[in-house]
Amino acid sequence: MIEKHYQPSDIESRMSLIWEDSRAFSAGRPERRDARPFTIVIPPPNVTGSLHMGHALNNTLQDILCRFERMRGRDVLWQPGTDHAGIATQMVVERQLMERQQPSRREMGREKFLDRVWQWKAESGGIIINQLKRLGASCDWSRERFTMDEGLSRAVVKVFIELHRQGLIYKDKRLVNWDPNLLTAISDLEVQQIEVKGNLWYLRYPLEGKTFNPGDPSSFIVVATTRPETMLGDTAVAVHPDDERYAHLVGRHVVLPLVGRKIPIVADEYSDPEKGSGAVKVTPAHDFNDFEVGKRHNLAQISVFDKEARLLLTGNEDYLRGLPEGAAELAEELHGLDRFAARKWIVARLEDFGFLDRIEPNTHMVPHGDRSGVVIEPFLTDQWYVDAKTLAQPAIAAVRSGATTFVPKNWEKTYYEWMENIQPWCVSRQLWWGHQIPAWYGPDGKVFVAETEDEAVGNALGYYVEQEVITAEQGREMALDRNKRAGFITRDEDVLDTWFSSALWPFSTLGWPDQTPEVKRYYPTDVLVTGFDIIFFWVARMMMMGLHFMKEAPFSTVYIHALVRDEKGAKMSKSKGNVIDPLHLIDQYGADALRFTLAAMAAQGRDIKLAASRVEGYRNFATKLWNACRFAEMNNCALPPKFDPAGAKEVLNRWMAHETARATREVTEAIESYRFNDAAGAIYRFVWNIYCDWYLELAKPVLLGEEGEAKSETRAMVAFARDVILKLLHPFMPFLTEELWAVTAKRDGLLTLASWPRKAVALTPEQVALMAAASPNEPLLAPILMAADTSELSDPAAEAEIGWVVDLVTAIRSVRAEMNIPPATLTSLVLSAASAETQARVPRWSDVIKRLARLNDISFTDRPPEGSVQLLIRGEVASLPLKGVIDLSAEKIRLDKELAKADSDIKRVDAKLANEKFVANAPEEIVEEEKEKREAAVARKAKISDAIERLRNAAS
RNA sequence: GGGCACGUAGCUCAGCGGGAGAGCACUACCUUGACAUGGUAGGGGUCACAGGUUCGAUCCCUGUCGUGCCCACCA
Repeated sequence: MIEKHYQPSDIESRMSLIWEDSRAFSAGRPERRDARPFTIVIPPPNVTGSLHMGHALNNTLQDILCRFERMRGRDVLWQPGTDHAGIATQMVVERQLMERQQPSRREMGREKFLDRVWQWKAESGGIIINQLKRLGASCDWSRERFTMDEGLSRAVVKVFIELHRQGLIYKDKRLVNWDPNLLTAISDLEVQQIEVKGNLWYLRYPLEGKTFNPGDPSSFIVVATTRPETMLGDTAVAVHPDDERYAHLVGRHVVLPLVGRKIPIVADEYSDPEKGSGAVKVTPAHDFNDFEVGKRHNLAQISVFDKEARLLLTGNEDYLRGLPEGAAELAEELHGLDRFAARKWIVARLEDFGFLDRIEPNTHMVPHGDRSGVVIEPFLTDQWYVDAKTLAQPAIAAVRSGATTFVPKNWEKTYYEWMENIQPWCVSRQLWWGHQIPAWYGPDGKVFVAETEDEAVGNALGYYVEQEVITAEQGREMALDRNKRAGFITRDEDVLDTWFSSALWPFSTLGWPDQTPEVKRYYPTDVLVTGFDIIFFWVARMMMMGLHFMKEAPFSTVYIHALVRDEKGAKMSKSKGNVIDPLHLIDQYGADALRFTLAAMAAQGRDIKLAASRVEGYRNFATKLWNACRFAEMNNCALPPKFDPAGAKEVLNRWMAHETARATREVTEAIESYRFNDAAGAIYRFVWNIYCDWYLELAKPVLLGEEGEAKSETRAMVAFARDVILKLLHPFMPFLTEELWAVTAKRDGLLTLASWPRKAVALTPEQVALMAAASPNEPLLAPILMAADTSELSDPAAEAEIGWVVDLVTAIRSVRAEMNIPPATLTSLVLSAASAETQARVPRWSDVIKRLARLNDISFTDRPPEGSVQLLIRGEVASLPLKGVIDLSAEKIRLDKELAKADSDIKRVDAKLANEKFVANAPEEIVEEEKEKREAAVARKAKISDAIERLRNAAS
């Protein structure tokens, strides 16, 4: 028995348990051993995070695909898991420590801190998984993985070592994006350029050998800068080689104000004569461009900041080298000053001495850390880099060749743009939470990359014995005795970028580097579903790593969905605090309603601005289906064994079979082509507008009537269509449909494992033969198409008849409303000059028409009775004799309007047909269509004129 | 500076070369035997603007205005 009311929360918790107990979502179910696999890896959410709207959309779409393919018989693996999210998680725990006034990370030390993070992971790691389950995600939960679990960590180490051996990972000292707050390097992608209103400071750098005089421009050169404080680290001034203003100065030197350092004026094309003064200060240690200029001109790199972006001058030999007397005093004074304070101090002092030429307001982009929000400092450090340029080549080729395609396609351009201009990927992070880099350093700093410390020790001892740094005897002793070798080599303290392990996700989760059966069966995966915001972070890197290590692209399709934005259209993010909680909507309306809403709004290439009223509307849709199923149940509608919808005899049932086939085709094709909104729209219309509004209504008289063949066939069709609905809707509303599947009939198994309705493809035997000839290597193709050929369900006669009933009922209702006839007033219907077809139809439908159109009688005459409302239904006149009830003048107005409409239709078509160019150029079928339209309109006009004429006679 | 979207009913959004659609909101009526989380009927749009291509443009092209996003080291 179906409960009277639809209660989403009850159903959802119950169904979750049933699916879990039956292991319905397990990959590799024995009965599907021979089935084609279908694999999706979940974009692993942050292990300590919670479900936001983006997750809800992302996982709803994946789940639709997985449930769809599972019902189509594929062996589905939806691989779940979570990401350790290096910086994010470490920040969360550090914040907790601060809030609880506990010892800081550094005070605790690495080991204790990591214990603490693992503890936090244990506490909160299950939350998001449970939230995904609440959403209905049909992952194979028995296979859940975590990027830092043992197996995945082995994959990370293996990849690092391999890439290092191949020269594709290397250590380099160069400028990195340094976050002075988090005290770590970050990658280019983690830097956000933010527009900041600032200034352009024009500084006078005195020429060597001249006496500086602010009033004498020939005694100095003006440079413009947005960062005056970095002048302490200047090692040159650059001008453009072709800039005649400065040609005579190239090769000469300036004396750096305040500091006293003598630095050259060099010619370099980087300098743009149009910008600033045309001369630019060069600070190789604190600016990416200047770094390159410095390399070209062999300039010193003087780093003047420490890790926290405070001036590091005292004891800074690079800085102090070659400075005149007194410079050390300045260094003492400024040492430790924050970069922004330093800016103020230096500008003020430059002004005092006449070195400040002028200040111009200037708005420019300033790099900020996307996690910490502070200004990024280009900083000279040793870091590990991945040679992304090399790895990118096969990844580009895979998309070019079509081995991997993006949906929608326009994202491929974005992908190419980035991949073709890819920079070395800085993968080391000065954090503790993550995969520690498997590299050890010997006493002279030489690097030993190895899987384990023991292996690194072995390599190091071998090397140093060979180099005669230690004797063979010492080497043997140290190899045998842990204590003796303690501290001989030390491990790199840094960890890897979180995305390094994420990049391996499509194969590391399957057990790689072991050659597991899962790796063989489920790699490469079929589809990756993700948002465009992580194409660079994740998709591109999975492509690179997958192709490099597995020799095959990790997925054949990348479906890029929209972002769910907040009500203002802004991107939702934790830092902005504008996150809408999907769980709140689930509590309120149910997971099914939320899922359906997201699918219905997931049109390709458009962002989703979510309105709660929309969710409510689709909850109502669920209720509607619920009640329709109750109706079927009340009328004892059940599917008899071996029911053949194509063999239905009743017109109504033939029509329904036809509509069911059509809905099946629409939904199937829409999901196949990732048009989730179209699929949702098709099933919505089918359930509400076809099944509920018309089919069940039209079936009522039969269902309430006498037992007999018609009644049993109708009961069967009601049940058949309901079952198709439950199947088609299951990927979108899994809980509701599974519940209804269970309670509406005795079933052999779960809906989620039931078979998808076969797609109705109307093909002629010739077409089938052609297709079979075109793909001889797919022997199954032709039989499938033949079996699925439900063209016999297409039934124009039934469609015409039901269409007539619908039109008639709708027209009567409309005119009754217009004439303000109360529902309780029953009228009679008179059909005039009815065709044989109509006369045959009436007995079949009189009950229905009377019921739906509020009639008490239907009769036939030759001519419409006087004083009646006359309706034109498919070319015939249907009248409601309402003499005395209706207002004749109002009826006249109504008919005049219709006449005018018919007239204007004729005129429009005539204009077209009179246009020779139209007739000559438009496709034949369009012209033909227009002619038919004209004929229909002319006929309609004639009938309406007649009706008006009759009305006039009645009035007189 | 480069790139990608988007401006369609009051709101949120589909559609996209041959007479404008949905959900919600709105108006009127209806406790009819699945459903008031419902039913029936209805109002509401020069499809941002201006050119062009075309027999025909909401749809294709160009430009303008507006909005959003991504990328970029330009002082």
